[in-house]
Amino acid sequence: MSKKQVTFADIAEYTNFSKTTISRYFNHPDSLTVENQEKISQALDTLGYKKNKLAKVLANGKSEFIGIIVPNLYLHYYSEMLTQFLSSYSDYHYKFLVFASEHGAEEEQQYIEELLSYQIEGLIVLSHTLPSEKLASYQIPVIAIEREAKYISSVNTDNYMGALQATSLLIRDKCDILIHINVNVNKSAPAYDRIRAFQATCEEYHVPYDIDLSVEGDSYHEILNVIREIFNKIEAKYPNQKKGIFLANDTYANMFLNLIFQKYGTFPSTYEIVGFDNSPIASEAILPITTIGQQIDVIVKTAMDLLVQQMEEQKKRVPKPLGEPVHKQIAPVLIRRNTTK
Amino acid sequence: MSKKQVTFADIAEYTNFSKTTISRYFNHPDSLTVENQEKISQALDTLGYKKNKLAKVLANGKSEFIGIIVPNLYLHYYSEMLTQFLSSYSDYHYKFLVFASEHGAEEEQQYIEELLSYQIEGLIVLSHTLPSEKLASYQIPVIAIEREAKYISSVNTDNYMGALQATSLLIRDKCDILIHINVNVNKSAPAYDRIRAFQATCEEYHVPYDIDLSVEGDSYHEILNVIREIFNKIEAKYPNQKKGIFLANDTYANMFLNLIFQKYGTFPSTYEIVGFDNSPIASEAILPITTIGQQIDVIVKTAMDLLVQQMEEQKKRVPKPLGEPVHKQIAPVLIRRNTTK
DNA sequence: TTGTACGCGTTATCAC
DNA sequence: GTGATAACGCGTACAA
Repeated sequence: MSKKQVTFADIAEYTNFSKTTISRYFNHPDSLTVENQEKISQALDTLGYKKNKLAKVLANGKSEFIGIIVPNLYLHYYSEMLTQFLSSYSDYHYKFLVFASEHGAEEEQQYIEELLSYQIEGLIVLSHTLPSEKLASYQIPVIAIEREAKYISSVNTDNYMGALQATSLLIRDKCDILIHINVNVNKSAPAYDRIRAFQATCEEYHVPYDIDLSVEGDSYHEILNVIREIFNKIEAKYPNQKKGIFLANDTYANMFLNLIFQKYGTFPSTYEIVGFDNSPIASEAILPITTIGQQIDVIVKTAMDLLVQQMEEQKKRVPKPLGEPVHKQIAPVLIRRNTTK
Repeated sequence: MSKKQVTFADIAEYTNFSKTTISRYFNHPDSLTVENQEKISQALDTLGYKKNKLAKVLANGKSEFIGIIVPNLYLHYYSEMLTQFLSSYSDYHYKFLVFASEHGAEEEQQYIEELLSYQIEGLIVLSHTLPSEKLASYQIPVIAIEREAKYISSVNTDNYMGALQATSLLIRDKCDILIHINVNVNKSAPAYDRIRAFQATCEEYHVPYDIDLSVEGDSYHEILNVIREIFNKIEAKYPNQKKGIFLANDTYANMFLNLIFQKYGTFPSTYEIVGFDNSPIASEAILPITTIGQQIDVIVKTAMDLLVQQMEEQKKRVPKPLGEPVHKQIAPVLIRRNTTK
């Protein structure tokens, strides 16, 4: 900042070309003679030119910015998503402006305005505070991930298929009673399909089942206490039966597994456990946990392809007005480890 | 993008003011009559004005961007750092441009150039591929976190104090033999102090000790295998002594704990374990693990204060030339849980 | 209190 | 193949 930046004007003066030619050197180098390219290249070095992308954006309107709003990065699921998006840079060359928002709708709206003021070309939303109708009103390509998305495009894990795989496995392994443990999922959330699939599959195969949606709490310990209660209830209610437990995520599954292990000092054959997400804890647990793995890399690639396509459309002279939302589902994969079979 | 943006010119025309007055409305509202403020405010609404921060930056040079380079977000330590930085937005109003870089120096340099081209005012570096001398050469405020930082300012956990606390605890608890397990840390890395402190404390109190720096591997399973070997070695070498194990991080500590638990079905009184980081796994383990908690929130606040101060200096008409690097250390806290006492 | 004129660094249009 | 010139949207002397 101390000395002024070196600009095209400086290069132009130094090389006796015009600013236009310098610009062309960067954007249409073929239209210069190789000789002159070399001249300019030299000048750039000796003058120590550093490009200013902001000026470029102001001039041509293409910011190459994508806004992304996550609830937090504390949960591995979100941080893994963000990692994948960030590393998509090498393929797509879009930069990400990231906001973490957990404090309600006003905050999130404010963040979106801020993002828009930086001329973002698209938006990726993993948070769930703003209804999709509101998001759609911003008139900019938006991709929702694993959230309500009636009015905007979305990419989700095929939650139904995931829960179906988990449930089928437990049935194949001849569990006497199947139990699904979850929070009280909102019916509009994609994850609600896990409950639907569990129930439908159990009924289809005429297997006794239980669904416990009583999990809640803001801290690890609060949740652990709830899981403990559920565990005790199950122990009391189904003492001698083989219990197949399908939990909403690997964190819950790990808690449940720990409770079992602490009581028995081992993993008894009267239990099978399946988690969801394939987060690190599933591998790090006292016994590696069988889980349904979300293909986050595929989800991210799909989201980026979709978003890029919509953003390209918006750059045309006569952009179509953001047609019907597109909804994609990504198949999860069953990862069999040591808490089943 | 379809219709052109509403600009100050449009507002000016509509309100019969000049562009300057509109600008002042935003930047020095006091210099307008309340009456005229109201007029402009109305116009903004009816015309649907949306601000363009990029244009503002181009005009006044203050981008309010901070670049941040992390190795990855897969490790909880980094994602927690990023979360804290992102949430510092509400206090400092700097936006973060994030790159994840694990593929060597060229990539990282390229990212820095990109960041520079967006006129970032400061840079935060958590990766360790580029030497601090190189980073210093960019002539922009840089804060290093938990990495080599000879030529740039830095904020680190007081690793020495952390390891001292861990070691002292194990000594107080009357362990017969103390063992530190770690990777072969580079001597220039701040984390090397953990090894130094462990050794110094053991010697000061004349307690027998062992240091095993053989941990390595790129995947969970590779590392686990190394830890297993170490575990077996320790079991054979110190069968009846009380062993105090201090591990480089909670992931290793959890592995070690699992191996113990799998062998004994419980946590025998011949072991004590202390980890480092206070990452989630320390709470989620089969037995909550005693650990040294890094105060990431304090680290981040310290880093931001330092960076902001340096950035403010750079904005002055005659900025000082980025004086001597400042190095801050943040005290960690001992978190006693169930693997000690 | 308000306005004029120009600068920020780059791209786009049209000419030659 | 190259060059004027006018945008892009906003800030800021300087003047009134």
